[in-house]
Amino acid sequence: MTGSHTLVETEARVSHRLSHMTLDFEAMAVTHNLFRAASAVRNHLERNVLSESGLSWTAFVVLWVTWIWEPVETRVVALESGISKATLTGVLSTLEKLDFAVRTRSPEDGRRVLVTLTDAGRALMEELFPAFNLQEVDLVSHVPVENRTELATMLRQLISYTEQA
Amino acid sequence: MTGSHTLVETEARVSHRLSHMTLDFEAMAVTHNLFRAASAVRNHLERNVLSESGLSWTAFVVLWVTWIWEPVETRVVALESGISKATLTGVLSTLEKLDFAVRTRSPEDGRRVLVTLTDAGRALMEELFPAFNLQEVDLVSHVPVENRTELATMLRQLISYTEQA
DNA sequence: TTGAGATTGTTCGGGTACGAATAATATACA
DNA sequence: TGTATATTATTCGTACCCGAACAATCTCAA
Repeated sequence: MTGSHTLVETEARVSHRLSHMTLDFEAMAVTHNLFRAASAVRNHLERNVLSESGLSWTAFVVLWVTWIWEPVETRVVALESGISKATLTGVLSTLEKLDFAVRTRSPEDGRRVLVTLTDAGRALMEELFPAFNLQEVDLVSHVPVENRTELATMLRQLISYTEQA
Repeated sequence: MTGSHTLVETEARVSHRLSHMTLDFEAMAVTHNLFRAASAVRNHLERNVLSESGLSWTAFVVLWVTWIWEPVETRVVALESGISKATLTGVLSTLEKLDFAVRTRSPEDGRRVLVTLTDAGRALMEELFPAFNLQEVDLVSHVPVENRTELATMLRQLISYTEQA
Protein backbone atom coordinates (compact mmCIF):
# COMPACT_ATOMS: atom_id res chain seq x y z
CA MET A 1 0.00 0.00 0.00
CA THR A 2 2.86 2.34 0.83
CA GLY A 3 4.71 1.37 -2.28
CA SER A 4 8.03 -0.29 -2.66
CA HIS A 5 10.21 2.76 -2.11
CA THR A 6 11.14 4.28 1.19
CA LEU A 7 10.81 7.93 2.05
CA VAL A 8 14.57 8.32 2.14
CA GLU A 9 14.90 6.93 -1.38
CA THR A 10 12.17 9.23 -2.59
CA GLU A 11 13.77 12.27 -1.00
CA ALA A 12 17.12 11.41 -2.56
CA ARG A 13 15.47 11.15 -5.96
CA VAL A 14 13.59 14.41 -5.57
CA SER A 15 16.75 16.17 -4.43
CA HIS A 16 18.45 14.88 -7.51
CA ARG A 17 15.68 16.17 -9.75
CA LEU A 18 15.52 19.56 -8.07
CA SER A 19 18.99 20.02 -6.63
CA HIS A 20 18.95 23.68 -7.56
CA MET A 21 15.83 24.47 -5.54
CA THR A 22 15.12 24.82 -1.86
CA LEU A 23 12.44 22.43 -0.71
CA ASP A 24 10.84 21.73 2.64
CA PHE A 25 10.99 17.96 2.90
CA GLU A 26 9.29 17.90 6.24
CA ALA A 27 6.21 19.62 4.86
CA MET A 28 6.37 17.23 1.94
CA ALA A 29 6.53 14.22 4.24
CA VAL A 30 3.53 15.42 6.21
CA THR A 31 1.22 15.82 3.22
CA HIS A 32 2.61 12.71 1.55
CA ASN A 33 1.93 10.57 4.60
CA LEU A 34 -1.40 12.26 5.14
CA PHE A 35 -2.68 11.02 1.79
CA ARG A 36 -1.12 7.60 2.10
CA ALA A 37 -2.66 7.17 5.53
CA ALA A 38 -6.08 8.41 4.46
CA SER A 39 -6.29 6.19 1.40
CA ALA A 40 -4.82 3.19 3.23
CA VAL A 41 -7.26 3.52 6.11
CA ARG A 42 -10.16 4.15 3.78
CA ASN A 43 -9.42 1.11 1.62
CA HIS A 44 -8.97 -0.98 4.73
CA LEU A 45 -12.33 0.04 6.18
CA GLU A 46 -14.06 -0.37 2.81
CA ARG A 47 -12.79 -3.90 2.47
CA ASN A 48 -13.27 -5.02 6.07
CA VAL A 49 -16.50 -3.34 7.10
CA LEU A 50 -18.35 -1.76 4.21
CA SER A 51 -17.95 -4.26 1.37
CA GLU A 52 -20.37 -6.83 2.79
CA SER A 53 -23.16 -4.30 3.01
CA GLY A 54 -22.51 -3.04 -0.52
CA LEU A 55 -21.91 0.50 0.72
CA SER A 56 -19.23 2.78 -0.67
CA TRP A 57 -17.16 4.92 1.64
CA THR A 58 -18.96 8.10 0.72
CA ALA A 59 -22.36 6.48 0.94
CA PHE A 60 -21.49 5.37 4.46
CA VAL A 61 -20.35 8.82 5.50
CA VAL A 62 -23.52 10.40 4.12
CA LEU A 63 -25.60 7.80 5.91
CA TRP A 64 -23.68 8.46 9.11
CA VAL A 65 -24.14 12.22 8.95
CA THR A 66 -27.83 11.82 8.24
CA TRP A 67 -28.21 9.29 11.05
CA ILE A 68 -26.80 11.76 13.53
CA TRP A 69 -28.56 14.92 12.41
CA GLU A 70 -31.80 13.81 10.74
CA PRO A 71 -33.90 15.41 9.52
CA VAL A 72 -31.14 17.42 7.92
CA GLU A 73 -30.78 19.66 4.86
CA THR A 74 -28.72 18.35 1.95
CA ARG A 75 -26.62 21.49 2.14
CA VAL A 76 -25.51 20.47 5.65
CA VAL A 77 -25.00 16.83 4.70
CA ALA A 78 -22.67 17.82 1.87
CA LEU A 79 -20.71 20.15 4.15
CA GLU A 80 -20.38 17.61 6.95
CA SER A 81 -19.51 14.80 4.57
CA GLY A 82 -16.84 16.86 2.87
CA ILE A 83 -18.28 16.41 -0.63
CA SER A 84 -19.86 18.82 -3.10
CA LYS A 85 -23.58 19.29 -3.52
CA ALA A 86 -23.30 17.81 -6.98
CA THR A 87 -21.75 14.62 -5.65
CA LEU A 88 -24.29 14.38 -2.88
CA THR A 89 -27.15 14.40 -5.36
CA GLY A 90 -25.81 11.21 -6.93
CA VAL A 91 -25.02 9.51 -3.62
CA LEU A 92 -28.48 10.29 -2.26
CA SER A 93 -30.05 8.79 -5.36
CA THR A 94 -28.06 5.62 -4.71
CA LEU A 95 -29.12 5.55 -1.07
CA GLU A 96 -32.76 6.07 -2.02
CA LYS A 97 -32.53 3.23 -4.55
CA LEU A 98 -31.12 0.99 -1.79
CA ASP A 99 -33.99 2.09 0.47
CA PHE A 100 -31.69 3.48 3.17
CA ALA A 101 -32.61 7.16 2.92
CA VAL A 102 -35.45 9.41 1.79
CA ARG A 103 -35.62 12.92 0.39
CA THR A 104 -38.39 15.31 1.43
CA ARG A 105 -38.99 18.84 0.24
CA SER A 106 -38.95 21.36 3.08
CA PRO A 107 -42.40 22.80 3.90
CA GLU A 108 -41.00 26.18 4.93
CA ASP A 109 -38.60 26.71 2.05
CA GLY A 110 -39.31 25.18 -1.33
CA ARG A 111 -35.67 25.27 -2.30
CA ARG A 112 -34.51 23.08 0.55
CA VAL A 113 -34.54 19.28 0.61
CA LEU A 114 -34.50 17.34 3.88
CA VAL A 115 -32.89 13.93 4.24
CA THR A 116 -34.12 11.19 6.57
CA LEU A 117 -33.14 7.56 7.07
CA THR A 118 -35.56 4.71 6.47
CA ASP A 119 -35.96 2.06 9.16
CA ALA A 120 -33.64 -0.13 7.11
CA GLY A 121 -31.10 2.69 7.05
CA ARG A 122 -31.24 3.12 10.81
CA ALA A 123 -30.96 -0.63 11.37
CA LEU A 124 -27.94 -0.75 9.09
CA MET A 125 -26.19 2.04 10.96
CA GLU A 126 -26.83 0.46 14.35
CA GLU A 127 -25.18 -2.68 13.07
CA LEU A 128 -22.42 -1.06 11.03
CA PHE A 129 -21.24 1.69 13.32
CA PRO A 130 -19.95 -0.45 16.20
CA ALA A 131 -18.18 -2.75 13.72
CA PHE A 132 -16.70 0.31 12.11
CA ASN A 133 -15.47 1.70 15.41
CA LEU A 134 -13.90 -1.64 16.28
CA GLN A 135 -11.81 -1.43 13.14
CA GLU A 136 -10.91 2.16 13.95
CA VAL A 137 -9.59 1.03 17.32
CA ASP A 138 -7.50 -1.59 15.56
CA LEU A 139 -6.23 1.00 13.15
CA VAL A 140 -4.96 3.43 15.76
CA SER A 141 -3.47 0.63 17.85
CA HIS A 142 -0.09 1.26 16.26
CA VAL A 143 -0.09 4.85 17.46
CA PRO A 144 0.99 5.06 21.11
CA VAL A 145 -1.95 5.81 23.40
CA GLU A 146 -0.41 8.95 24.83
CA ASN A 147 -0.07 10.47 21.35
CA ARG A 148 -3.53 9.90 19.92
CA THR A 149 -5.17 13.03 21.22
CA GLU A 150 -2.23 15.02 19.95
CA LEU A 151 -2.55 13.38 16.53
CA ALA A 152 -6.21 14.35 16.31
CA THR A 153 -5.30 17.88 17.38
CA MET A 154 -2.60 18.27 14.77
CA LEU A 155 -4.88 16.98 12.04
CA ARG A 156 -7.40 19.57 13.11
CA GLN A 157 -4.71 22.22 12.81
CA LEU A 158 -4.20 21.17 9.21
CA ILE A 159 -7.91 21.51 8.58
CA SER A 160 -8.05 24.92 10.21
CA TYR A 161 -5.69 26.37 7.62
CA THR A 162 -7.95 25.64 4.69
CA GLU A 163 -10.99 26.99 6.48
CA GLN A 164 -9.86 30.57 6.69
CA ALA A 165 -9.09 30.76 2.97
CA MET B 1 -14.95 22.67 5.10
CA THR B 2 -15.17 21.10 8.54
CA GLY B 3 -18.88 21.58 8.64
CA SER B 4 -21.01 23.59 10.94
CA HIS B 5 -20.99 21.19 13.88
CA THR B 6 -18.27 20.81 16.44
CA LEU B 7 -16.75 17.53 17.45
CA VAL B 8 -18.31 17.81 20.88
CA GLU B 9 -21.77 18.21 19.39
CA THR B 10 -21.19 15.24 17.13
CA GLU B 11 -19.99 13.08 20.01
CA ALA B 12 -23.03 14.01 22.06
CA ARG B 13 -25.29 13.03 19.20
CA VAL B 14 -23.52 9.76 18.57
CA SER B 15 -23.65 8.92 22.27
CA HIS B 16 -27.34 9.55 22.18
CA ARG B 17 -27.82 7.25 19.20
CA LEU B 18 -25.67 4.47 20.65
CA SER B 19 -25.89 5.03 24.37
CA HIS B 20 -26.06 1.31 24.96
CA MET B 21 -22.74 0.59 23.26
CA THR B 22 -19.14 1.15 24.21
CA LEU B 23 -17.34 3.28 21.65
CA ASP B 24 -13.81 4.60 21.38
CA PHE B 25 -14.29 8.27 20.58
CA GLU B 26 -10.61 8.94 20.43
CA ALA B 27 -10.11 6.40 17.64
CA MET B 28 -13.16 7.91 15.96
CA ALA B 29 -11.74 11.41 16.21
CA VAL B 30 -8.46 10.31 14.68
CA THR B 31 -9.96 8.72 11.57
CA HIS B 32 -12.57 11.46 11.27
CA ASN B 33 -9.94 14.19 11.32
CA LEU B 34 -7.68 12.16 9.08
CA PHE B 35 -10.23 12.22 6.28
CA ARG B 36 -11.24 15.81 6.83
CA ALA B 37 -7.62 16.88 6.74
CA ALA B 38 -6.81 14.84 3.66
CA SER B 39 -9.76 16.08 1.66
CA ALA B 40 -9.34 19.66 2.85
CA VAL B 41 -5.66 19.72 1.95
CA ARG B 42 -6.30 18.00 -1.36
CA ASN B 43 -9.02 20.43 -2.38
CA HIS B 44 -6.85 23.33 -1.31
CA LEU B 45 -3.90 22.16 -3.41
CA GLU B 46 -6.13 21.37 -6.38
CA ARG B 47 -7.58 24.86 -6.35
CA ASN B 48 -4.39 26.78 -5.64
CA VAL B 49 -1.76 24.92 -7.62
CA LEU B 50 -3.21 22.34 -9.96
CA SER B 51 -6.28 24.03 -11.41
CA GLU B 52 -4.35 26.42 -13.65
CA SER B 53 -2.48 23.59 -15.30
CA GLY B 54 -5.65 21.58 -15.87
CA LEU B 55 -4.25 18.66 -13.94
CA SER B 56 -6.30 16.57 -11.55
CA TRP B 57 -4.90 15.53 -8.21
CA THR B 58 -4.38 11.94 -9.28
CA ALA B 59 -2.88 12.93 -12.60
CA PHE B 60 -0.38 15.08 -10.71
CA VAL B 61 0.57 12.29 -8.33
CA VAL B 62 1.06 9.87 -11.23
CA LEU B 63 3.16 12.44 -13.03
CA TRP B 64 5.18 13.03 -9.89
CA VAL B 65 5.87 9.34 -9.31
CA THR B 66 6.87 8.88 -12.94
CA TRP B 67 9.09 11.94 -12.83
CA ILE B 68 11.02 10.53 -9.90
CA TRP B 69 11.34 6.94 -11.01
CA GLU B 70 11.17 6.97 -14.80
CA PRO B 71 11.34 4.74 -16.70
CA VAL B 72 9.01 2.89 -14.38
CA GLU B 73 6.55 0.01 -14.68
CA THR B 74 2.86 0.83 -14.41
CA ARG B 75 2.58 -1.71 -11.62
CA VAL B 76 4.97 0.40 -9.53
CA VAL B 77 3.31 3.67 -10.49
CA ALA B 78 -0.06 2.38 -9.32
CA LEU B 79 1.42 1.14 -6.05
CA GLU B 80 3.30 4.37 -5.34
CA SER B 81 0.35 6.54 -6.32
CA GLY B 82 -2.03 4.63 -4.10
CA ILE B 83 -4.48 3.81 -6.90
CA SER B 84 -5.52 0.58 -8.59
CA LYS B 85 -4.14 -0.69 -11.88
CA ALA B 86 -7.53 -0.15 -13.44
CA THR B 87 -7.58 3.51 -12.43
CA LEU B 88 -4.04 4.04 -13.62
CA THR B 89 -4.92 2.83 -17.11
CA GLY B 90 -7.39 5.68 -17.47
CA VAL B 91 -5.15 8.31 -15.93
CA LEU B 92 -2.25 7.34 -18.16
CA SER B 93 -4.48 7.65 -21.21
CA THR B 94 -5.35 11.17 -20.08
CA LEU B 95 -1.68 12.05 -19.55
CA GLU B 96 -0.77 10.66 -22.97
CA LYS B 97 -3.54 12.69 -24.59
CA LEU B 98 -2.16 15.80 -22.86
CA ASP B 99 1.32 14.88 -24.13
CA PHE B 100 2.87 14.72 -20.66
CA ALA B 101 3.67 10.99 -20.53
CA VAL B 102 4.34 8.06 -22.84
CA ARG B 103 3.76 4.33 -22.58
CA THR B 104 6.34 1.85 -23.92
CA ARG B 105 6.15 -1.91 -23.93
CA SER B 106 9.04 -3.50 -22.07
CA PRO B 107 11.56 -5.24 -24.36
CA GLU B 108 12.40 -7.91 -21.78
CA ASP B 109 8.90 -8.76 -20.66
CA GLY B 110 5.97 -8.43 -23.04
CA ARG B 111 3.50 -8.10 -20.19
CA ARG B 112 5.08 -5.04 -18.69
CA VAL B 113 4.52 -1.45 -19.77
CA LEU B 114 7.03 1.28 -18.98
CA VAL B 115 6.06 4.89 -18.36
CA THR B 116 8.19 7.89 -19.24
CA LEU B 117 7.60 11.64 -19.20
CA THR B 118 7.72 13.75 -22.32
CA ASP B 119 9.82 16.92 -22.33
CA ALA B 120 6.61 18.84 -21.75
CA GLY B 121 5.84 16.60 -18.78
CA ARG B 122 9.25 17.19 -17.24
CA ALA B 123 9.00 20.93 -17.81
CA LEU B 124 5.60 20.96 -16.15
CA MET B 125 6.90 19.14 -13.10
CA GLU B 126 9.88 21.45 -12.73
CA GLU B 127 7.50 24.36 -12.65
CA LEU B 128 4.74 22.76 -10.61
CA PHE B 129 6.65 21.00 -7.91
CA PRO B 130 8.24 24.03 -6.22
CA ALA B 131 4.88 25.82 -6.28
CA PHE B 132 3.32 22.75 -4.79
CA ASN B 133 5.88 22.55 -2.02
CA LEU B 134 5.37 26.22 -1.22
CA GLN B 135 1.71 25.53 -0.56
CA GLU B 136 2.61 22.51 1.53
CA VAL B 137 4.77 24.72 3.71
CA ASP B 138 1.85 27.08 4.14
CA LEU B 139 -0.40 24.19 4.98
CA VAL B 140 1.72 22.83 7.81
CA SER B 141 2.40 26.29 9.18
CA HIS B 142 -0.42 25.84 11.69
CA VAL B 143 1.25 22.77 13.15
CA PRO B 144 3.99 23.75 15.59
CA VAL B 145 7.44 23.16 14.14
CA GLU B 146 8.52 20.84 16.91
CA ASN B 147 5.58 18.52 16.25
CA ARG B 148 5.81 18.09 12.51
CA THR B 149 8.22 15.18 12.42
CA GLU B 150 6.11 13.46 15.04
CA LEU B 151 2.99 14.02 12.95
CA ALA B 152 4.63 12.42 9.92
CA THR B 153 5.74 9.52 12.10
CA MET B 154 2.29 8.91 13.53
CA LEU B 155 0.73 9.00 10.09
CA ARG B 156 3.26 6.40 9.01
CA GLN B 157 2.21 4.28 11.97
CA LEU B 158 -1.35 4.37 10.69
CA ILE B 159 -0.15 3.27 7.27
CA SER B 160 1.92 0.44 8.72
CA TYR B 161 -1.17 -1.25 10.14
CA THR B 162 -2.86 -1.71 6.80
CA GLU B 163 0.32 -3.02 5.19
CA GLN B 164 0.58 -6.18 7.20
CA ALA B 165 -2.99 -7.28 6.46
C1' DT C 1 8.37 -28.91 -25.19
C1' DT C 2 4.27 -28.51 -23.58
C1' DG C 3 0.90 -27.22 -20.60
C1' DA C 4 -0.59 -25.60 -15.77
C1' DG C 5 -0.15 -21.69 -13.10
C1' DA C 6 1.33 -16.98 -12.13
C1' DT C 7 1.76 -12.13 -13.49
C1' DT C 8 0.65 -8.02 -16.05
C1' DG C 9 -2.20 -4.27 -18.23
C1' DT C 10 -6.69 -3.44 -20.18
C1' DT C 11 -11.68 -3.57 -20.48
C1' DC C 12 -16.13 -3.40 -18.42
C1' DG C 13 -19.87 -1.91 -15.33
C1' DG C 14 -21.39 0.80 -11.68
C1' DG C 15 -20.58 4.35 -8.58
C1' DT C 16 -18.40 8.60 -7.05
C1' DA C 17 -16.34 13.40 -7.84
C1' DC C 18 -16.19 18.27 -9.27
C1' DG C 19 -17.24 22.93 -11.53
C1' DA C 20 -20.35 25.25 -14.36
C1' DA C 21 -24.80 26.00 -16.00
C1' DT C 22 -29.61 25.68 -14.88
C1' DA C 23 -34.31 25.91 -12.84
C1' DA C 24 -36.98 26.73 -8.88
C1' DT C 25 -37.78 29.37 -5.00
C1' DA C 26 -37.13 33.07 -1.64
C1' DT C 27 -35.71 37.84 -0.25
C1' DA C 28 -34.99 42.73 -0.53
C1' DC C 29 -35.67 46.91 -2.16
C1' DA C 30 -37.82 50.38 -5.12
C1' DT D 1 -46.24 45.17 -7.06
C1' DG D 2 -42.76 44.01 -9.27
C1' DT D 3 -38.12 43.08 -10.35
C1' DA D 4 -33.18 42.41 -9.40
C1' DT D 5 -30.46 39.53 -6.43
C1' DA D 6 -29.45 35.57 -3.70
C1' DT D 7 -29.88 30.78 -2.38
C1' DT D 8 -30.95 26.12 -3.15
C1' DA D 9 -30.71 21.27 -5.47
C1' DT D 10 -30.26 19.22 -9.85
C1' DT D 11 -28.33 18.29 -14.46
C1' DC D 12 -24.49 18.00 -17.54
C1' DG D 13 -19.87 16.82 -19.10
C1' DT D 14 -15.66 14.92 -18.02
C1' DA D 15 -12.61 12.44 -15.22
C1' DC D 16 -11.56 9.28 -11.49
C1' DC D 17 -12.15 4.91 -8.90
C1' DC D 18 -12.49 0.04 -7.90
C1' DG D 19 -13.21 -5.14 -8.33
C1' DA D 20 -13.89 -8.66 -11.53
C1' DA D 21 -13.22 -10.69 -15.83
C1' DC D 22 -10.11 -10.97 -19.54
C1' DA D 23 -6.24 -11.70 -22.93
C1' DA D 24 -1.39 -11.65 -23.42
C1' DT D 25 2.84 -13.14 -21.74
C1' DC D 26 6.12 -15.45 -18.88
C1' DT D 27 7.83 -19.38 -15.77
C1' DC D 28 8.81 -23.76 -14.48
C1' DA D 29 8.31 -28.41 -13.77
C1' DA D 30 7.11 -32.92 -15.94
